[in-house]
Formats: sequence, C-alpha cells, structure tokens
Amino acid sequence: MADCYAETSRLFHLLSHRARLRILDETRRGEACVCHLQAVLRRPQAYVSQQLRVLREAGVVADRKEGQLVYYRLVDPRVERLLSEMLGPPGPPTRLPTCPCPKCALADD
Amino acid sequence: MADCYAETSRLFHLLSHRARLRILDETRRGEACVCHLQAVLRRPQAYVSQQLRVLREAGVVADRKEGQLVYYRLVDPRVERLLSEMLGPPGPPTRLPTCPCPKCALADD
DNA sequence: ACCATGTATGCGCTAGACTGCATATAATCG
DNA sequence: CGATTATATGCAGTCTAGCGCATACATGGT
Repeated sequence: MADCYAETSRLFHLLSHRARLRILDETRRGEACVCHLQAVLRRPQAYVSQQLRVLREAGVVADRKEGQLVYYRLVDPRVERLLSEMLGPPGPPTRLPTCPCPKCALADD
Repeated sequence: MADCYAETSRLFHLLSHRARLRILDETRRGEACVCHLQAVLRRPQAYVSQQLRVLREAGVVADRKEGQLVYYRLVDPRVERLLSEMLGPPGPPTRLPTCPCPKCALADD
C-alpha cells in the first residue's frame, strides 16, 4: 500500500507530455483515428503512433480497427477526471478540413 | 488558450516523481519541516532540499521560516484535488520517532 | 498480384532529468 | 566570536525519455 506513489507517478508521467495531453484531450471528446490525431498535432505519423503506443501499453487508451483506420478512445476514468480538473470539461471534437477521415469529412463546408 | 497544455504538462511533470509525490502528500496533511520530510523519505537532506526547491519555484508549495526550521506547505488547490483523485483524502501527518522536529516530538511514546 | 494508403515498430542520437557530493548560507547557542 | 544545527545551492556524472528516420505490416482497390 506504500506504493500507490509508484503507480501514481507513472500515471502522472504519461500526462506530463504536451503531445500526449493533446491526444488524451482529443480522445476524451470521442473516438479519433490516427490520421486525425496526426492532423491535430501536426506531427509525423510515426511520432503520433509512438505516443499512442505508450498510452495504449499503459492502458489509458484502447484501439479499435475499422477497415484501414484505427480509432483510439480514452478508457481510464481517472485520467478523464484529472483532465477535467486541469483543462475543464471536454470540448467538441476538433474538425479539420485537412483531415481525410470520415469524421472530419462531415465538416467540409 | 491553446497552451493550457504546456502549463498542464509542467504541473503533471512535477507530480510524476515518487519523492515529490511523497512530499506533496505529506505537506497536504499539514505543514512539514525539511528534517521531517527527510525522515519520511529516508533520503539525504540535500536531495530533499532540491526537490523542495523544484516545488517551490513552481509555486505549488510555500515555505515559512521559524527559528532554524523551515516549514513547507502545499498551496496549490489544483494539486490538492489531483492528489485526492489519485491517493484519496489526506491521511494524518506521519509521526516518526527518529524525527527531532517539534511536531514529531509530540509522538514520543 | 501489385500498389497505395494507413498504421506500427525498431534503432540510434541527443538533450535534459535525476541524483550524489561538496560546499555555502543562515540561525541559535555557548 | 566560534561551533553546531538546519537548510540551500552548485556542479558533474549517469541514465532515460523524447524524437527523427527508415522500414515493416496490414488493408483495400485495381
């Protein structure tokens, strides 16, 4: 019981990272595919994928494959609460015209 | 407004560290002097002092000098809530027979 | 079967965090 | 004032996280 500290510090470590924070903030608003997150972060795909792996292996996000797209979603309720504490309630999913994924395609105007 | 992420990640980084977490958990229970924290962490004084500096410069703890002792306390309400989320409500201050500070002297039995 | 697209992985470099140690400062006591 | 105790700071070695890059894998279309 002494080392809730160890586990806690590991969780906080996940959150102590801008790109991962952005990913988590986006996924708490709803499922997001990799290409979408890539557009949101404006980072190379490999980079996004690596951060997603870190989050996935830590068990805070889960992935769902649909066709060639992989959707990620936030599954850790503690993280959800921590984010709400720091960032406020989740906003609406980000819509980007440069993103080709189905969710963003709806935003074409 | 885009970079609440930067500030948030800095805050989480402070918390992503076992010794600092322990310090924060102890100081949220009430003021603690350095020698007390030193006993709690079982680390050299210089080490404790350095982590305290990090926390102090980040503004999450404040210090109060009384005689030769320096007392630290948690002053960031966000951190307080984050800790409660992860560790539950604060326990009673740790009492250590090996600690010479006034607060622990009361625990001599 | 081949190619294009979306995603994942492996590897190496580098900047910065963590920590130990020596030492500096500040306060109290004699 | 010198000694002792409590705390702070500076510096250097080590180790890990973060990142870029090349490439592997998987899926769907033709």
